[in-house]
Amino acid sequence: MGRPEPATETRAPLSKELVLRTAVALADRHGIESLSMRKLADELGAGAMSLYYHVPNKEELIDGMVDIVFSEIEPPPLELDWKTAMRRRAHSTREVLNRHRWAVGLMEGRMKPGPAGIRLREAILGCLRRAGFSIEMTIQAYSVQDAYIYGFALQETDMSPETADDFAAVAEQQMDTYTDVLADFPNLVEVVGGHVARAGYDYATEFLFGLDLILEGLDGLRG
Amino acid sequence: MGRPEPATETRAPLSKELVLRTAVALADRHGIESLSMRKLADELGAGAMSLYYHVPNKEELIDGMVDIVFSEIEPPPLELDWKTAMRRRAHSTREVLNRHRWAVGLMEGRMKPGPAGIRLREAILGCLRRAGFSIEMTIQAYSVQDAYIYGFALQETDMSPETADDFAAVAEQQMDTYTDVLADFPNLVEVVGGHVARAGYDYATEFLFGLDLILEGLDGLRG
DNA sequence: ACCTGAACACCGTTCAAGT
DNA sequence: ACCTGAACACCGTTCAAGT
Repeated sequence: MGRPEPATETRAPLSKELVLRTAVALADRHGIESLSMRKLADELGAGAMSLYYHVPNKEELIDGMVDIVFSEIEPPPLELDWKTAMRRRAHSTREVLNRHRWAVGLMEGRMKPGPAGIRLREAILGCLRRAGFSIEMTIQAYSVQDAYIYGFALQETDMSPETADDFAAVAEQQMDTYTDVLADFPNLVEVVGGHVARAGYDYATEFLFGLDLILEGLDGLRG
Repeated sequence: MGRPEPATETRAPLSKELVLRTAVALADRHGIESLSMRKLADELGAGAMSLYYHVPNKEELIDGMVDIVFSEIEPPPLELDWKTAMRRRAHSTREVLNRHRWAVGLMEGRMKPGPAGIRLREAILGCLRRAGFSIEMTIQAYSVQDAYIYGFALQETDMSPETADDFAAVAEQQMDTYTDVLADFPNLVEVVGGHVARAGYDYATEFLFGLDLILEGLDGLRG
């Protein structure tokens, strides 16, 4: 597992930065359920308890990991019109969340937003206010967009098994389970059988469709 | 904790039903992170290992719990026009998810959908097809709505601390942390300070706003 | 300042066994 | 058919101690 440090070589000294970045990498590779303080320390070539010098506990470790994810999201560029700017940050969010699938359910929930999360929030609110939305409408517009973006990411993450093998296994098993009652679910058969199962199902296009539906709807509500 | 069974009284016999329903109640009360096989068995007055006769493992326990949640969601009523029917099921979903906050992140992800989840899916697809949407548009329309509904529930669950004390603590702490740099976040100050912090912030209204934005947008795209 | 091992109170699950 | 305790391989975290 990992690469065990040769005892002769001195290990890179720990730091909050290094601990967090390694934790993110580990979660990217193996998912967050399998991320333990002990394995993380191991990956760093350190004793399990060394982590606690740099991070108070696992909860705040995850807070820090989430803020790293926030820092990778491109804020709405100032020079673009509001819809294009929002599309850009939406796409960037989706892309980043696909790189860090473990983070999807955790972005909104942290009670302690980090600096990157705060900065992004500020940039988005500013973009909407400058576009002419009232304070009340800015809140609404922000809320719909984020609900959609994070909800879509949740679907996408959850519905795409990690490996092709997983996918085949799941598909086959569902067939087994429901084959005898398929007649009761004509619409499911029509939709799943006819379209979703096609390999070319394109999440990016689907994401854009819903996003533009929302952005166009909002455009009429500016002051 | 709970009510320890008096040794004289014979305990209700276990069953998959009872195990699942007790697990849901426990998760409702204490969150899903604190739900362990051992505590669940304890609550049932049984030994920890008794559960494994009724449920193969924790993963499938949770699958079963999620399907109970699905079973509580009202499907789109057949006799209503499509938008009203969809609004009904959307509200029902939000309400059920507020009763079972632990479930929000788990509804879409389970690789083994249960019967209730399947039935609900079928009903929604049927409603959209009857409304005149093409197969392709049905998929899109379904996807936008669910992304929004589950994304909104995610925000709402995550942003509402369990207790008023939690809320106060978080608010105060955020103030402490960012007071010195508040000048850098004028839009955040304006929006949070001016509106969101007001006690009367109404999630139901906000939910409806975004939902109708989407439904109206979709209405123009029927065949 | 930075790192550590032993110990504690937990987990999920296997297994061989009891009624 | 239904339930069980002991045991195994894990967890996060406290504490007192090492350099």
